[in-house]
Amino acid sequence: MAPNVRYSASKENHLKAIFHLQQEHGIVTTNALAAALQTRPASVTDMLKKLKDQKLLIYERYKGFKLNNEGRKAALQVIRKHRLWEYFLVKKLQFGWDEVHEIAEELEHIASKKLIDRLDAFLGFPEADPHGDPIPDSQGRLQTRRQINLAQLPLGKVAQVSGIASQTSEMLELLQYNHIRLGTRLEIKKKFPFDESLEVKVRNRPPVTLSARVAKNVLVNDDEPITERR
Amino acid sequence: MAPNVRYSASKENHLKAIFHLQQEHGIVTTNALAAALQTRPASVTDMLKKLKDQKLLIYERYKGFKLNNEGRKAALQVIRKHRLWEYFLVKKLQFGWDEVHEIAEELEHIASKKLIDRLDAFLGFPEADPHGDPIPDSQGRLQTRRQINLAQLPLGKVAQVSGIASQTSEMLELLQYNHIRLGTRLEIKKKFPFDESLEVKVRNRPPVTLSARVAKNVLVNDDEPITERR
DNA sequence: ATTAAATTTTAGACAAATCTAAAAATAAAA
DNA sequence: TTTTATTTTTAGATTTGTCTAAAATTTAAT
Ligand SMILES: [Mn+2]
Ligand SMILES: [Mn+2]
Ligand SMILES: [Mn+2]
Ligand SMILES: [Mn+2]
Repeated sequence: MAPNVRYSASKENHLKAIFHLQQEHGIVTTNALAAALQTRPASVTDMLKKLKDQKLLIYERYKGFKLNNEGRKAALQVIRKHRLWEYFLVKKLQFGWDEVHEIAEELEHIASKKLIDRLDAFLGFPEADPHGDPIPDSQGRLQTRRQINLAQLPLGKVAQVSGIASQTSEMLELLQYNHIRLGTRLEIKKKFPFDESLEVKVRNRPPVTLSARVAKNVLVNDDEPITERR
Repeated sequence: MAPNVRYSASKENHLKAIFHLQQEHGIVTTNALAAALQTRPASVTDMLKKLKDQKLLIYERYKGFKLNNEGRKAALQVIRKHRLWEYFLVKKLQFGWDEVHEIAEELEHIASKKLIDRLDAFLGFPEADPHGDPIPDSQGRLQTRRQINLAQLPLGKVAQVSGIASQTSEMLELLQYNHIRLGTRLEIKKKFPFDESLEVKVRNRPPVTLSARVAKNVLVNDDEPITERR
């Protein structure tokens, strides 16, 4: 069995952020990564060299970069840990889904593979974290699912929230305030072309208005509603 | 509310080790601490200066050192975290009591106080970790020890020998023969009502049978051991 | 009381991760 | 195609934690 390969917390944070960024754009830039990690471009460059030396990254200077297979595998393990811990915090320790991210940001760096596999079993092998993001399995396989954002949802069609793209605590707080969470069924009542804002209706609630910015970050699946586990 | 005061993992490890060492001897020496932490005396001296500057330590060079009130408080929080995580690993994730230490050594450095208090509640406010060591409460209070004899010890509970009531040489020889001495951790595997004899297990040894007569003379403290292990 | 041994501290070095300021390369505008 | 702006990298520092080797101090032995 492969022993626990260890990367520093900082390296793991970089790998994870690169993974996420390259999901959106295929290639990642120094500035984008620096912004994502709240650090400086120069620091990113420093780290890129190290990751390249460790053969986790495809990188040529001035040309952008992306993870290679090793790097992707490592990133997925970190993501797995992060999401399992988030699930644990919400489902077992009664944290709100908007307050678990910071803590998981630390817990994700605990190395033991055995620990995380046991935790997975203890939690009943959940498929998604409290924000609706899928949890990679023990081999790092990630389930993909089709999701569209709220802005793309046609008027009058009921859909169920299946994920939140930008998980800043500010964003989560706003949704919380409007009673929108994972599994919430909602419907677009009106679209305002002026600023692309939406009036959204949640069952048993007065309608609320969401900005285009927010709408783009709320992911829904209109065909197969996710089974909300509790 | 006091925000989470953060100390580096290395500082926490030092504080904890100093706490344990000064339980045994009142004052701690550089070499002893270096040995406990598997590091070098020079490194210890470096850290002592920092801990002193942060007012966690009473220290004058060449004179030994010990924690002050702040330092003791910090150490107890780390010990609390360590032991609660160990309990979690054994009771919830089915780890063996002999394989949790390393992992807890990492988990103990996760900062969030809220996390640890929630974990505590989730676990049902356990009083002792899987090795029989008492778990400090949220305010850092450690339970005071109480001594009972082996015959009174509940089945399956790990305890540490803290005294021998009748110290005849015959008695001591018998205990010696069975590898039981001060500080030995043991657990009762079975009680035979017929003659009130006990089957006792010491780590890394085959089980041994003790008569009721012997058991009554072996004193253990199931909460606060003399020589605290992590 | 000297001398020898052990302990502890200092001096100086190194690795990891970060930063600022300046230089180099690339991209965009004129 | 020059010029200008933006992005990225380098050069050089800084902080934290660690180390080795040597010096200082304390303790133990003769
Ligand atoms: Mn993290
Ligand atoms: Mn999440
Ligand atoms: Mn530790
Ligand atoms: Mn323990």
